[in-house]
Formats: sequence, structure tokens, C-alpha cells
Amino acid sequence: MARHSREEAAASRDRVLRIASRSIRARGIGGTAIPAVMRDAGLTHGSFYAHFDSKDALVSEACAHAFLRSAAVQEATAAGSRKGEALAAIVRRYLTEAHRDEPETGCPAPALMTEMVRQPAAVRRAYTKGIEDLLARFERLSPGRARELSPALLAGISGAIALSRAVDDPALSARILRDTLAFWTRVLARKEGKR
Amino acid sequence: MARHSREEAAASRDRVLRIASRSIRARGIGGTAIPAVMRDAGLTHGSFYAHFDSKDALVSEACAHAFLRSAAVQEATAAGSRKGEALAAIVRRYLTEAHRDEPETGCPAPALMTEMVRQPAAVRRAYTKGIEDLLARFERLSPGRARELSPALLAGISGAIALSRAVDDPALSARILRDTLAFWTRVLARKEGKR
DNA sequence: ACCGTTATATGACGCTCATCAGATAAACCG
DNA sequence: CGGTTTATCTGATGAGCGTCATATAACGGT
Repeated sequence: MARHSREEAAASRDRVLRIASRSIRARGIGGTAIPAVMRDAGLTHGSFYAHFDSKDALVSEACAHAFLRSAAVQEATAAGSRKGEALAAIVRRYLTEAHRDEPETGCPAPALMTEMVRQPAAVRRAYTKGIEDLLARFERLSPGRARELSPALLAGISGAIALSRAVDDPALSARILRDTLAFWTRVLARKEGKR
Repeated sequence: MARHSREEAAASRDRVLRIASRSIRARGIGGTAIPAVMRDAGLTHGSFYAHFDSKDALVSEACAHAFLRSAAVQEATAAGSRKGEALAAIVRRYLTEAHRDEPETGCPAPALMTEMVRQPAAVRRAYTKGIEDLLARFERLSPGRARELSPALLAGISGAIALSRAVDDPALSARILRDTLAFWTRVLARKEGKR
């Protein structure tokens, strides 16, 4: 009911941000309501504006946060794979049923793809920054000179995750993941072979 | 204010459906409001339920309608291209800035991708049917035996359109379209070469 | 000519949302 | 210790939503 200490307040803010970051991936931006986020954080809705200027400000930060977490996972995957196969390892981990079924901890790129067009400038900026970083990582890890391949790869795997979630037939959903993984694995192996 | 004739009523229903079909692609499903659709159709909100059982029923029909219109465009493109190059022609037409900038008349696959997970059964069914038909068309038009390539292709081009719309940097948006088109054109040409 | 049907319109219901105003009380700071 | 700051709560505002109840009046069939 009353005020918290600096650290407690910072922890509250962090909790709200983390919950929002998961919520926008699981329920979308439009489906993320401030009252629900605050309730999940163990607070009442009114205190929201003590921490953030607006919903847009929260969503911008939450979006950036989601990309950061996702980036950490990818870097860890890259670090745990053999030289030149890092990108293939990332793709292999990306196109799984686990990733499909857990959007709230997954990559924000496919989760927010279609909603972004209609978001205010600050939110789109955060998303674009995340996409730029993703592409830069792909280019850095590309075997051979496959720079122009990165956008097609990102579009391909994020599109596959989004589609596999959208479709209501489990067999079709699995096929989308499986065939897309097989395709890109072959493409990346060929690039690797070529040096 | 009063009743219309059978034909006029059917025309009203059709108008509502067509407007909804455009609206879900441009504004999303959550962003499509019945009052707005009815206003655009020149009616008041209350008469909506004389034509449709619920918003979900409207969205289901609108989704199916959007896939049908999009299919007609693709079939026309295929018919106007040389044998074996139909798929490449479809992709070339798909990955354009015009398609990116006109979602309301474009393919519903990228427009609704991320919202579908959270839709009721009937709506997801309509979307899945549309995706199945799309994949079947791609397989039918595939040069050589590129059947397992279709899901990766659909994910790749719909993901590219969605990403190119999401991003706020025009240069990046254009690059996503250009590089993805170049990549798939090369892939399809190789398959064609192989017979 | 009539009457049941129905495509519209008006208006209301209950809900949820983003945002803000005011009060409270604990934390911070001198 | 005293005064100020501020994290939180309660509650309100106004808007928009999907849905439905009711009324109207023209249509369609008899």
C-alpha cells in the first residue's frame, strides 16, 4: 500500500518489464493489457505510471528486452558449436516444436511481425533495431560470403515459426518446421562446402 | 431505415464481407471493429447480426474470401508465364513493394500470421485451409520434384513481406524484399535447370 | 389487399481499456 | 529527527468494444 525502497521499486519495475516482455510475445501487443501485467507483477494498475510514461514506452522497452534475451540464447548456441556451423546450429534450434510452443520465451521477430506496422514510432524503432542486430549476427556467422542470404534466411525461419503457430493442423505445423529446417540446413551446408 | 429487398440485402452482406476481408488484412483481426466495418458499408452497427452470427463468423468468412481473391491473382500470374516458370513468376510478383504497401488487397498469409494462434477454432480452420491450398498450388507448379521445398518457400516469402512491413527503415525494408527475391529466384532456377 | 417475415435503425448493456488525480505512508536526505 | 520525495493504492474518467432487445417499415408471398 505504501512506498517501497529504491531496490524494491527497481525490482518492481523489472518484474513489470519482464512480464510485459513475455506477454507481448504470447498475447501480442494489442492483447497485452496494463491491468493484467500489473496484476501478474503483484501490483495494482494505478502504480504503472510511476514506472513508465505510457503503454508505448513499456512496449518499446519490452520489445528491446525480448530481443536481448533471444540474442543471448543464439550467442550461446553459436558458442557451443563448431566453427562455420554456428548459423546452422542456430537454425536447428530455432525451427523446433519447443520454440513454436513457447512464444513467450522465444524470438520476438515472428511473434510481433504482423502487429508492428500499426505501432507508434518508438515501438517500431525498437523492433527494427532487434531485426538489424539479428541480421548482423547472421552475417557475421555466415559461412563463406553469404551476406545477401541473411534476409532470406531470417524471413524464412521467422515465417516458418509464425506459420507453424498459426495453422491448426498438427501434422501440417510439424511439416512446415521439418521441411523448412531441411531446406536451410542443405543450403547452409552447401555454402559451407564452397568455403 | 427500413428493410431492403432480397438482392439489396445480399449486396449489403457482400459489401460487409468485402470490407471486412480488406480490414482484417490492413488492420488485423483485433483491429477490425464491427461498428467501423458497418459504417464503411453504409449501415449502422446494429444490423450486423441480421447477416452474421458473430464477429468470429464474419472473420472466418472474410479470411476465406481473402485467400480466394489472392489465389485468383496467383493463378492469373501463373497462366501468364512460361511453363515451368510459373512459380518463379508468382514469387516475383509476391515480393514487391506494391504488395508490401497494399496489405488490404494482398495475401492474407503474412497479414494474419501472428494473430491466428489466438483465434477461435472456426477462424483458424479457414486460415489453415487457405495455407493448405497455397501449398498445394506451389507443389503443383514446382519445377522438378521440389515438393518438400514448398513450405520453406511459403514461409520465406510470407515472412519477407511481414518483415518488410514491420521494419521502419525503408532501405532495410527494400533490402529484405530484394535479397529474398534474388535468393528464391536462384533456387527455383536451379531446380528448373535440373529438370 | 393483407400479413408474416426480415433488413434495417436506435439505443442500451456490461465489459475492458489507457490514463490520470488524490490520498497514503514509507523511504530517503539533510 | 523533520521535511520532502515517491512507490503504491483506490477510484474515476471517457472511450470503444461485442452483443442484444426493441421498434420500424418495406418486402414476399398469398
